Amino acid sequence: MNIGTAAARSGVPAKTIRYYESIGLIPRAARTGGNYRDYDDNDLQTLRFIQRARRLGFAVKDVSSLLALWHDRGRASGDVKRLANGHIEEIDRRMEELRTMRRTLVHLVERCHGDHRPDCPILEELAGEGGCHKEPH
Amino acid sequence: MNIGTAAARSGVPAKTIRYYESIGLIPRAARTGGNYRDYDDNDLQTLRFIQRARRLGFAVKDVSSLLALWHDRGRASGDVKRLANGHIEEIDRRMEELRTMRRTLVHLVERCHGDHRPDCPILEELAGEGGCHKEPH
DNA sequence: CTTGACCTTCCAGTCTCTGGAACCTCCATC
DNA sequence: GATGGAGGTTCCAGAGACTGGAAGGTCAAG
Repeated sequence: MNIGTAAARSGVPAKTIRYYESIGLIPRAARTGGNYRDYDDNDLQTLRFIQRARRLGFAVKDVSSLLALWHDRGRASGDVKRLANGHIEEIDRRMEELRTMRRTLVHLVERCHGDHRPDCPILEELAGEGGCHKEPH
Repeated sequence: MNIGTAAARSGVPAKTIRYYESIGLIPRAARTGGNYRDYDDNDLQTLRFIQRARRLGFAVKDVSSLLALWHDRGRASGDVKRLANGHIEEIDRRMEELRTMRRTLVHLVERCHGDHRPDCPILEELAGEGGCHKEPH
């Protein structure tokens, strides 16, 4: 099948498939007489694997490792688990950052009356003018 | 003061200050005889403002809007609040994405014994082999 | 034979910096 | 006055993960 069909069936856009090939995440595809890329069910499986891993937020580099482990019949499941656990920790770090930002923002938004008047605690806090929140504890 | 001092006092790295100037987030700095950038306390305040807004996760484009509002004495605080609320919503979207990923990952990791043996539910799920989770509900 | 959908390659842009190379300037010391 | 080193200057490239567009080739249907 050509790249468009592979894209439709895997959920990975054609442009992204070419990109994955260019960075070596997937091997160079077979070609037809007219120089069109030609994919089979095996390639499709790989694309779907990649798609699922990316949706779980794995970086492309990690997807590459996962693919290698997937193709290694003698792999240790511990290696996969370590990768996944590392990724969970990364997610936790990002969520904690977002939570901190959100807390501060919500606090500021609550104190801002948000009407036509110009005085605004949000800008004041960003400017560090008031000094009222420089030492919160 | 020169860029290094401004960087130290604002918390924005010198390279980043130059970058902000290059994209027009801050105006072109004054120059000394030797072509060094020269900053005053006003510039410093702006850099600190930017730094705080960035730490709250505002995109540079939004920081630009916030700066404009900050400098506009007749602004409506409602405009600032709208920006902040939009940003909170964006944070909520990202957190929800992360939560979803995390849920799936934790579930998979729990089912993977993670030892030297090669069978691994994480890879099976990514490959879509088992089919046991294709229709979760 | 023409049309239109699809494919090809390559270059540029997104976003927010960050590193490095090559060179210039300032200040202190000898 | 020479020298050394810590700053500064510019510009180019790379990160990550694509995405858009231009210019042109291929294929199947009408």
